[in-house]
Amino acid sequence: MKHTIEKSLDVTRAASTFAALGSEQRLLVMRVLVRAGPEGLTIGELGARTGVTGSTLTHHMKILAAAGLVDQKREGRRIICVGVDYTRMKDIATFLLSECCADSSKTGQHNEAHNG
Amino acid sequence: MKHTIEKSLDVTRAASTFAALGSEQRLLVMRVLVRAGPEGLTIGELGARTGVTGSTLTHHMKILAAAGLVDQKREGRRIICVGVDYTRMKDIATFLLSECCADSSKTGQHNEAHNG
DNA sequence: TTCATATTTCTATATTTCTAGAAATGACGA
DNA sequence: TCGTCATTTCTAGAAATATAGAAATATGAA
Repeated sequence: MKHTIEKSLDVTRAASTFAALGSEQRLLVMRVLVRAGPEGLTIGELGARTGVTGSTLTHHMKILAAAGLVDQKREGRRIICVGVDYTRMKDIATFLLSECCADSSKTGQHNEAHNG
Repeated sequence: MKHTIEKSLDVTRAASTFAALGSEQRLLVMRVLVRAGPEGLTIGELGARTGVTGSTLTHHMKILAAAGLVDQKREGRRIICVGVDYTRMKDIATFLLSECCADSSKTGQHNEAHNG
């Protein structure tokens, strides 16, 4: 039996993903995009719905995209922002629960992994 | 049927929780604390295991505690840091999956909810 | 080519965060 | 009280982040 933990996210990657989500504006963007569904939204629409200016939105989108949380594709002269890779969200949620959570629901035991 | 979403975390609170986790040092602290179990660790031990100095650790612990991710209790002249409120972790994981995730595991479809 | 639209890059500023050394505080023991 | 240990507060500098206006770029239309 081996650790099934590190396969999804290492600490560094997880931290930067959390950091990507750790902004109210970006979290708002995520929600709007997810609700918009797979058709996505243009930057313009996204700006209109969130009240964030284009250049700032570009900035945030880069961070979210780097974390693998959104995708962008060009369609004519506009950019379609597509919310979220479902598996990425599951990864990060799983990381939380398995890495950083004393999940007492399974065995009532902590895993005694030694670090350092 | 109403939204069952906002009951656990609002966007502001979720964002600051993610921000709290969005630091490699703090995520490391979380892991060490969780592994240490309910007995917790002193600041000194935590520093020894993570290589983070006391004053920096105090700083990080404040952020984690404000996010409800750790607890601290005094025991004699030392402070015991206890990792994680399990329900808080579940909350944030749930927030991720239900608020920010087009959960396609149920229907194979994204939710088409329109907002605004 | 020229114009209009959509987005990004450039630039700048304000703010926050990270980090830790030094000094201060709190708690215990003699 | 005095000394010691554990932690926090103070302080500060470096780095990162947030934010957006202006200019530049890319696309499409005429």
